[in-house]
Amino acid sequence: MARPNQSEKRRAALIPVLAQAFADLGYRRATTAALAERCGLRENQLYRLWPSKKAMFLASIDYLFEHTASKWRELISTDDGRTPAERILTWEGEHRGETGLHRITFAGLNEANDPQVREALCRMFQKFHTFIAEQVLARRDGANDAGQVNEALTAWGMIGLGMMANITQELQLLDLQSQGKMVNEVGSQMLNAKND
Amino acid sequence: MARPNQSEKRRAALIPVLAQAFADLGYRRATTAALAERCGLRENQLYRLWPSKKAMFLASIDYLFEHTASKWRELISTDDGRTPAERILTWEGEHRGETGLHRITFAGLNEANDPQVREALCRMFQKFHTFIAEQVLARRDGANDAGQVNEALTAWGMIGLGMMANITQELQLLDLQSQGKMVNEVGSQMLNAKND
DNA sequence: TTCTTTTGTAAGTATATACTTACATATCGG
DNA sequence: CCGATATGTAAGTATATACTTACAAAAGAA
Repeated sequence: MARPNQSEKRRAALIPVLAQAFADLGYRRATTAALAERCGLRENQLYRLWPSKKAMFLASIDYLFEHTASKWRELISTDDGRTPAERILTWEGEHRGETGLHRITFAGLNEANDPQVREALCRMFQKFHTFIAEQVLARRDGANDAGQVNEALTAWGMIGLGMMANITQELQLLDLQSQGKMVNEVGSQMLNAKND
Repeated sequence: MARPNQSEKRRAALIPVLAQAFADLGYRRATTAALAERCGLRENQLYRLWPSKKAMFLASIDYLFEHTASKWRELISTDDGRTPAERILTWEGEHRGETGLHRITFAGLNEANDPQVREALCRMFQKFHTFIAEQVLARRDGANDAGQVNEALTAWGMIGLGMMANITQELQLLDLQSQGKMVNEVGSQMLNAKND
């Protein structure tokens, strides 16, 4: 045996770069040449780490969730008197779309004909949903919840709100202030309000 | 002069076919060969009607709005005792994503680096927003609206909800019944509820 | 008919791009 | 040091694909 295999470490170090590339360029425009250049490597070096471009993309989808969830966990663990759900909401209203990483979702939805991409996306959305539904439930805990929309549906609504914020950011449909207001006000409404 | 030019009519007849192709395949996988075949034409015949593939796509984006808006107008003009906003909500909850045309939005967002695509998408979202904000306002008219989220922000929230329904449909994240429930319950909440 | 313009058919082109191959060099364990 | 594996460099390949060109057939107006 000689020279230990560093592939695992290199993959971990490169995934953020790949993810950003897919986010910036979309799946198709992110050519293997472009990916390699951003990584400071040659194409065949990338192919020694992942078997195909698609594999790089699937890894990027997973990374998107990890990246976001780790930020959220950080927000949850701090305490400023508000509930975690409220802190996440405010933070998302202000920082949503900053990295542009969310574009990976668009790229994925566009390639959803592919079963593996589809599956990776499903996993990602499900994980986001589980995460958010927990926060919704925690936020409402103890409060009178008679007549409220159940937390699972509410969580999907929250994700939709986030997607919309991504799009308004992407297309510059709203200024940052209005965008923050939208996420906060509509989001709070979903969290708190009762149906009639 | 001889043989009158039918281009305009042919374009009108073919746009639905093109739009469906872009929706089914995404922008990149919708090759000019595939587009031509679906239209029952040769590639160069398509190029006699539109100057480029991009032009065909831009036309498809416009078509998506027209197609949806015309359905909504139909729903508005009927009367079953409920408000137009409620009718649209129910209909969308039940039929959302049926045609798959919404995928054009995903395809567009993925090509949003291109200024013309970006502009077409902006126009489309703005038009949807204007349309929906009107309905929200009409629905609330006369009702006590103290403390309500303003209709512009609410309208963005509704679009986000619609996008989410598109995605749950696309990825089969929810069964049809839950999807309908989500659109209806969360949507009604946005329409009616008051903030605290 | 005849002239003109549209429509149909077939083939071609130039380029981009996912993935490969061949080989030189560096680095670790023994 | 030596042998083996990982890493770096360079070039190549097969294919797909947006768009073009050349020409034949059809159809309306005069």
